[in-house]
Amino acid sequence: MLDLAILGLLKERSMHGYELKKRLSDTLGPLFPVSYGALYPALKRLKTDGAVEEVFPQAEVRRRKNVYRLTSEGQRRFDRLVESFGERESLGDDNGFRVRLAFFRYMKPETRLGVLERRRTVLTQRLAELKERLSSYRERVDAYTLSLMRHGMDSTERDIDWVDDLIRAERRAARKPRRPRKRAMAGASTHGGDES
Amino acid sequence: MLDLAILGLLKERSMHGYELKKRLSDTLGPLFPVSYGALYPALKRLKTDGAVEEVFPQAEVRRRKNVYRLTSEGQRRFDRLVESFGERESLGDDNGFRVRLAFFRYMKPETRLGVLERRRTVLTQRLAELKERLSSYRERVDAYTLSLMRHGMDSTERDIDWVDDLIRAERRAARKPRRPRKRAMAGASTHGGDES
DNA sequence: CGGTTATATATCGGAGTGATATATCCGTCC
DNA sequence: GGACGGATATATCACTCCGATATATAACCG
Repeated sequence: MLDLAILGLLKERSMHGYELKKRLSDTLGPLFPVSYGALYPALKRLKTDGAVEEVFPQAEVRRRKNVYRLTSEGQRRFDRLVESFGERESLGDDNGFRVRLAFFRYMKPETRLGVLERRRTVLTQRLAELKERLSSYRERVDAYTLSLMRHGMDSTERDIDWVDDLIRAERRAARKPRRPRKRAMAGASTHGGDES
Repeated sequence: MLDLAILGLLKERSMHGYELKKRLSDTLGPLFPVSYGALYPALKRLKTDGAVEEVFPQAEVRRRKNVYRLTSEGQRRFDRLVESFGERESLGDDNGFRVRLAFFRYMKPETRLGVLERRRTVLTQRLAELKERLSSYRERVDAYTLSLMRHGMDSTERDIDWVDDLIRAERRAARKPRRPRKRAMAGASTHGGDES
C-alpha cells in the first residue's frame, strides 16, 4: 500500500523521505493520509529488500537527506503490487484502490481495466451486503443506524457509477487509441472522491 | 474505537466475544469491519482495565464461552470515549464517527449535537483541502488523479449534506420533545453511508 | 455414524497511527 | 549580526489493528 505509493513516486525521480511524504500529501491529501511513522520504516524495509537504494548526491558532506532511487527490483515489485489488487485487499481497504488510481498512468491498459473491474466487484458485493442487512434488520435497528446504512448504500452506489465512468473512458480510449493526448478521461471528469 | 463499540454493545446486555463480533458485523457490516485479531486482545485489555468483567453463567463446567459484563467503570469509559470525539480522531478516521452514530441512542441530545458538529467541521476542512489542492495542482496531475480528487470532493459534499440532515433532525427533536416516539429522524432517512 | 458447517477463543507477524524527540537550514525583523 | 521562528529532515515509541492460522467443541444432517 504505502510501498506502492513510494515505488510509484520514485519511478518519476529519486527523492528523500520528507519529499515523498510532501508529494503524497500535496496531491492526494486526505484521500491517502501518510504518516512518518509508516514512511520511514517502509523506506528502510524497501532498502533492505533491495527495491530502492540510497544515492549520495555529488558533494561529500551532504549527509542530512537520504535520497532513494528505484532499482530494477523495485520496478518489478511495483508491477507485482499493481497486479495483485483485489487479492490481499479486503472490503474495507479503499486506500488501495485510490493509490493505484493515482499511478494508473504507469500501468498497461489491460491492467487498468482489470483493477477497475475488480474494484467494481468489491463495491457491488458491498452494496449487496448492505442491502441484505438493511432488509433483514430494518425493524431491529434504531433510526440512526438506519440512516447510516442508507447513506452507506447511497455512497456505494455513487462509487460504482464513478468506477463505471472510468471503465467506459478506458474502453473508449482502447478503441480509438492515443489521439487526444491531453483530453482523455472527459466522461469521468465530473466525478471525484471515493469509498464507503 | 473498537473499545467504544464493545462497551456500547455490552450496555444492552452481557455477551461473549464471538457474539460481539457477530452483532457488529451483522448490523454495520462493511461500514465497520471487525477482526478477531483486534477483538479478543481488546476484550483482554478492557478486562485488565476493569471496564468489563467476566461473568460465569449459573452452571459449573460451562467454560467455553467467556461472557463479559459492563462494569460501572466501563460505563464511565464509554461516556468518556463518546465525548472525546474529534480530539484524537484524525481526518482519515471515518469509522470513529460511524461507530458513534451507531450508539447515538445512548448519548444525551447535547452530546449528539456536539459529535455531529465536530464531524461537520472535519468534513468541511477536508473539502476545503481538496478544493485547495485541486486548484493548485489541476495542471500538474494526470486525468486519473483529477477524477479521484473530483469524486472525493463530491463524496465529501454529500457527506456534509447528510450530516446537515442529521443535525436538523436533532434540532427538530429538541424543539418538540419526544412525541413521535418511533418516527423521529424522518428528514435524514433518505440518506445513508459515509466517508471519503 | 461420519462429514460439514457454525460456534468459540487465541495468537502471530506485519503494518499503520499519533506523538514525540532532535537536529539543521533559512529568512527576516530588530 | 544574531536571535527567533518556521520549514526541512529523520527517527523511534507504544499502541492498535489486520489477516492468517491453529485448535477446539457443538450442531446439524443425510
